[in-house]
Amino acid sequence: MTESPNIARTAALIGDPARAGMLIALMRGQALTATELAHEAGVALSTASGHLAQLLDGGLIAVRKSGRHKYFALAGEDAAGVIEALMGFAGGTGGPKRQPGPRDPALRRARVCYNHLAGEMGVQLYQSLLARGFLTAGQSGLTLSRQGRDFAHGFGIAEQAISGGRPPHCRECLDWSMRQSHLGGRAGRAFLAAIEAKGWAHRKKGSRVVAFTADGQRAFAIAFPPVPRDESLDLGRVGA
Amino acid sequence: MTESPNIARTAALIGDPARAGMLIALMRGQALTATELAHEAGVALSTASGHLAQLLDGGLIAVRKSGRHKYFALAGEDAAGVIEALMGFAGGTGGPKRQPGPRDPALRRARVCYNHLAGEMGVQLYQSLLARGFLTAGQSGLTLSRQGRDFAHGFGIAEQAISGGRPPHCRECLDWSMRQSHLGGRAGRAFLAAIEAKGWAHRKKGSRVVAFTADGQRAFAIAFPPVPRDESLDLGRVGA
DNA sequence: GCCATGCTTCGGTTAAGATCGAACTATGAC
DNA sequence: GTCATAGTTCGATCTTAACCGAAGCATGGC
Repeated sequence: MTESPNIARTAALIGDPARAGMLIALMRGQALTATELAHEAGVALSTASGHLAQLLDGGLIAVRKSGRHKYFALAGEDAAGVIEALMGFAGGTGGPKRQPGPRDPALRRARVCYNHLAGEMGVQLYQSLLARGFLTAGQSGLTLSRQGRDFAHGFGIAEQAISGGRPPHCRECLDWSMRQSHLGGRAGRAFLAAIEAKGWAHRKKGSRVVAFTADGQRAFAIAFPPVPRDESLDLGRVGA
Repeated sequence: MTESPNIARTAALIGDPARAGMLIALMRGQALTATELAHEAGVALSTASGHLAQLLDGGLIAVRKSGRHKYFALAGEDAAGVIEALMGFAGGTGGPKRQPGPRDPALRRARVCYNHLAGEMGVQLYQSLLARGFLTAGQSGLTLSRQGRDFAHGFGIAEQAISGGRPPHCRECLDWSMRQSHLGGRAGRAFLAAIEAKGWAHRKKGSRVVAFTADGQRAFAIAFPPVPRDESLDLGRVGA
């Protein structure tokens, strides 16, 4: 009892099936209206309204008014991280029959995690940047190096897209299906946006799947070459 | 509704104040008996017993029988990761008056996260290993490099302590107070154990604080030198 | 064998909150 | 202005589950 954040309150908020459904729907990254979320969660509009007020109060989601519509979205990377962590746990362990990730192969491959790229390709992007020294772990967290910024510019990312706003521009996000990190934060968002802008891939409407074209997949593999498996000694092979 | 792990169930499990209290207590890393946990959560033994059965069923904790005692502990890194993520969110955002981390400075400095070192010193250890190439992000996740293993051996860590058991020996764990990664997994546990064996620090009983001696703190700074702040360009300074 | 201790199960009480429809408010379209 | 649509608030119902004490099983000490 000496130190206890409101973890129970936040968890209880996510613990209702209707609210959990809404949050999962919001993991697609796009803002949704109250009516859409009500439908997504399978409850009446009045019920949904109450839930949304609670989520808002708990700081898990944010709202933006536009005319007579209200668009709800996840509050930020932190909130998305909690959901992703829970999905990682529930997907890997708590599921009905231990399924280590999403059943849909396309979701495993590439999906949206709040606003950045996750799944196998998300992890590959992250590791590729890290291995080439474009991304480094400094004292103040994960940052883009000098070369990393040059690379980003060459990739078609504007300076302000990665430097504006509040500090944590690079974040790691533990991947639900891969159990490894991928790049989140402002930089993660910028890379996904650039990939879409190049026409390599597009988000499928109403789903978290990021669909790559054949050309896009090829170009991605060149821009973010996979890190060779045994560049470093893999301890996993030694033990088991 | 196309894809939804049991996130609501897991969250609801953590969402009860009594169960949350138990889980937080278990973040200290040591296994506790049902009676101790009942006291920790402030409920009757019968109530606690019910809660523990639920947590067990949900896969969040594991149990080990020893005589007429039953020792409960967190189920693993995944479970601990979920709790830490929730504490990070609730501590930073949902708290009564936005306090970015634990109020106790000692907890911010160095604490136990399930079984490894967290807090400022945990992050420093992680980044120091990463900066020197002892820890690398390979295709199969975070691994100790050749040099990293040599370093670990020189630090007094036996080979089997980092190579035995199941694969994920190195894990990142997003730090509650620092919002940065620290080293978890089997390797994280081994480093904390070695630090304790060297007498640099000891865990305070009944708390998550890891208390370093003056000598220990000095030795730690030499073994894991902090990464210079501007080794890489800090984007955080540019924006704000 | 006996008793003490650690934990579980059972029954009954109580409180919290999820749910809905209906009435109400606010905004935009016409 | 009027009407339609998006969202909120209200009141009533109902399910869920947290809680406790007492009784019931185990296990270990003697």
